[in-house]
Amino acid sequence: MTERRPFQRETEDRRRDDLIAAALDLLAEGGPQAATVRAISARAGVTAGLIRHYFASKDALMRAAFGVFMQRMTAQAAAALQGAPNDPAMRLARFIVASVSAPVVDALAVGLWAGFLHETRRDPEMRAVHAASYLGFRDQLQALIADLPQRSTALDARRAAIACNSIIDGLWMEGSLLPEAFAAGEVIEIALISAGAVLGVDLWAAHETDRNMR
Amino acid sequence: MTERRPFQRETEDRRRDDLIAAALDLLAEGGPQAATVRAISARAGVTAGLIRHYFASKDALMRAAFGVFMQRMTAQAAAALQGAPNDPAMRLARFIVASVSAPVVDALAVGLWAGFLHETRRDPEMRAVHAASYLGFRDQLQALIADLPQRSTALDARRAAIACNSIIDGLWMEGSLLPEAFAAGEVIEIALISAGAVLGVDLWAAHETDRNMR
DNA sequence: GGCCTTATTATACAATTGTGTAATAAGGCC
DNA sequence: GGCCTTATTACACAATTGTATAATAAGGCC
Repeated sequence: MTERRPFQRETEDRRRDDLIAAALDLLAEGGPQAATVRAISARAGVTAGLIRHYFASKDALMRAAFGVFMQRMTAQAAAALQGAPNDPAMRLARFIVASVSAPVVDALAVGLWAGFLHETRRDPEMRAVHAASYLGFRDQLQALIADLPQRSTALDARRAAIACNSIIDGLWMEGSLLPEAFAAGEVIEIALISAGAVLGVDLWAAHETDRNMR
Repeated sequence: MTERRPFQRETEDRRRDDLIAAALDLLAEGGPQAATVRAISARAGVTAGLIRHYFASKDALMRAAFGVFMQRMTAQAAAALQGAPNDPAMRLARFIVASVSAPVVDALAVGLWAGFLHETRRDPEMRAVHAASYLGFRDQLQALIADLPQRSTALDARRAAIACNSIIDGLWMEGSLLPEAFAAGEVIEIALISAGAVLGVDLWAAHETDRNMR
């Protein structure tokens, strides 16, 4: 009488990835309320029980998803330095550009970030992952700034890094929340000019030179 | 046999305010999951049913709470301009200082903001309130910048406002998330020096002068 | 001091949540 | 092609959610 739903067996990695992707999608779109086990499994094309077959609990799934999210957020900026020229200003410009470009900045990113915020505060493991990638990002930024041969002395390296990080974070927030309010490339331009002004270095020129060299 | 819990009658305003305050507290601390009708009413010292006596629904309560939150966030910056000197740089400095000071910036503010984000996206009424106060803030900022007699021409007024707003937003985020990472007044100093560098105006000096005049 | 309005509590209810367990069929292996 | 592992579905369950309704007592008014 009850005809069972047909299915295909998939590899463990594939199913985990699908479930994590579905969880991230739903959390980004509708917040924690929307990321229920049933919604996640439906989005992933499976039934609810399967989540507990691949993850010890829903929280474990969310932890895994958070790790993927954090990695996605920082990977782009780190990758931008690979194969970059030696000129410190160009390196910094590349780092900043990567930090305010897609997919770091898009309409769903800030939703995801907000959705994870409170879970991050609750769960010690997630808090550790978050702190590590956040401070890692700021340290990279500070190192790039310290390498600049001549920069404004209005702010020491630490405060300069905080200021640049704020510009990046603020533009990330605005660009993600109101993507339609910015023309193509405008966020990049504002980021480079602003950070350049704070540091007393023409990052926009460095960016242009770098781009023409490629 | 069942002895009813004793209670005192309160004014309508008092109860509404208490319920809104409880809702904001819980949302800030634990996100949407924590702000249940039972938790809110318990925090406010009443029973769950009373919420629906003062608000048409839980959503209506959250809408009211969001209005209070938005007002609290913008009121401080607006109030900073009342009785301010005429010098445009001093006025802008006051505005920025107020925007990165408590209670706008504190550990709970960003939690509240994150907690409201998705509800803001769902509810058209909340979205309207949010857009109005956000754009109102940026317009005020842009007007203050446009009043500056001589400023850097690297960015037009609109982009300069976006850049300054990003600095404020970014510092708000970092200062709220990691309040222990900053010394007293440090956020203010970074904000003024950074925004000043972007605009080519010494906002820090204006701030100091203004402070000594008072 | 008794009455009357209504603020407040108490209780019930259907819907939804995460989780636990049993049934089943998909597909690799021989 | 049949068997066997186990990935997958199906179902059940207690807890929690927002909401609806009825019972009750607080306290102002005469």
